[in-house]
Amino acid sequence: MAAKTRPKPDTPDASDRVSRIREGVTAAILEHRLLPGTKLGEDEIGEIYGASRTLVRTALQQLVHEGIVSIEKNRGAFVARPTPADAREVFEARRLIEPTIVDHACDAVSPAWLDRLRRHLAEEREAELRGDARASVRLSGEFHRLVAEISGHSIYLGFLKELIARSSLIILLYRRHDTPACGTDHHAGIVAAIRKRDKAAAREQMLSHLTEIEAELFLKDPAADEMRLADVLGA
Amino acid sequence: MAAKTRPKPDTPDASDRVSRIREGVTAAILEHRLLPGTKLGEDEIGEIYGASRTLVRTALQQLVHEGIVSIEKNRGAFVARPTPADAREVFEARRLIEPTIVDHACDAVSPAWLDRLRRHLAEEREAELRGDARASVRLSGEFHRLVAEISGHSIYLGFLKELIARSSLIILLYRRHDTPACGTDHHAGIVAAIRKRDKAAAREQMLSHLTEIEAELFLKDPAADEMRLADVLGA
DNA sequence: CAGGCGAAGATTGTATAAAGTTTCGCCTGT
DNA sequence: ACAGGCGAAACTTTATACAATCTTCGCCTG
Repeated sequence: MAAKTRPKPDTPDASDRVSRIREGVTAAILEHRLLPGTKLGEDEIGEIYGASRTLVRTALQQLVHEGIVSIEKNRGAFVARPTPADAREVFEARRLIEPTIVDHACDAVSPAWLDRLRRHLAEEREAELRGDARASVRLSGEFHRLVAEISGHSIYLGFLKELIARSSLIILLYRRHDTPACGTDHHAGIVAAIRKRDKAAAREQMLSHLTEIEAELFLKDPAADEMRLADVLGA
Repeated sequence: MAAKTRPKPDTPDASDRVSRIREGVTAAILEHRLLPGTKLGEDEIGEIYGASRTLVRTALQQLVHEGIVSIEKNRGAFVARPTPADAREVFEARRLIEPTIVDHACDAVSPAWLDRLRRHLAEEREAELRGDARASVRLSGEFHRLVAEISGHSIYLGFLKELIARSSLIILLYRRHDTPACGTDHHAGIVAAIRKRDKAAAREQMLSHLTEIEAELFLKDPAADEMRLADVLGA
């Protein structure tokens, strides 16, 4: 009691201004409102959030570390454009990590968490029903993040946050446009396995879920940015 | 040919000033010259590297993301003090990721890489022979990073860099002082397996190596910082 | 008329200064 | 003599100003 050295337990990352910027930009990228290659001017963002360039810069640098923004020296910040090689690495990492995460989630899950999962599935279904693609893609990523939170492993959670953010960009860039909706609802199956605490089933369903998502991608090297432009104009 | 938009491929991260600061501080922490809890004043570091606080701040924020520095609001930056729970998570993650990394390294290894590995082992042996604990601990971490570089997976490499840095702090904090040297040379065995491209053996040796390192730790919760203080003063 | 050179504009990188917060010494009152 | 509070110093945080760099667009030349 002598040392009340740290009156506030922590400022996790939600209340300060730089986090507001970071989360705002992240949400915009994850919802596919900001497309890969988009210029993220410091003044521009600063004016939107009423912050000086110092804070914007801090936020952008954090996003660089998360892999969804790239900074080119003396040219500025841009929404990242993952290559097909990046995409393969990201999904391989997810196939390695996420089965382990659901495994732990089966151990750590509580009634409160199960309720949270149930509500999340309802949100996802509702977004899909009303055809809100932006909400759908955001919620789809948040589901995986939620499972990682349940697992209670902060390291895995941190890694997965990064992987999910990159996945969102990858799906936007490389998804085959002929695939129906978002496939059947694998998330519900995963939740069912977690509820039953059936680790083997949970791992298996998570793995097949990820495999199926990756199978819907067309990972052919576009050689470079110019290549893409040629494609678009040629069509 | 029309658009020579990007003349320079990239500025990886080695030449600019902020990277010099980051790598300098990282090396100091990894070599156990900076102990957990040490205050990292901005002016102090800035003067050492002849840089202004702006650059120091950027470097420190990157180190926060790597998990070896923690910033407390309005109090400054400190060398991180991983908890036993952190330690368990870090090593669990390493046991999950590193076997996969060596697996890929067996595929991607080339004569040039093998030579690099051989030279590294020689360096490690030499440091151990002359009793240079600081070089030993640094090289030990660098070995794992080298294997990840060989694997060619940039995502795994990024994750592992973070895990290795944290591991260094963890070993410093929680290692049992009664353990002999650094154990027998597991690294040589791993290299031998890579050379033979024997994936199963490589995975197995890496896993047992990590398990053994963790087994040398004493991960008892000190409850909090105050608790540690009480222990120290009570002794 | 095509192509390249050059200056103006805009944007980022860096440093410095102002503002707010914490910490620690010191002083006062009991 | 000691507890409690006031105040100054040091530090971090944020904002602003300056310097360097790149992009763009006009103009000149071949």
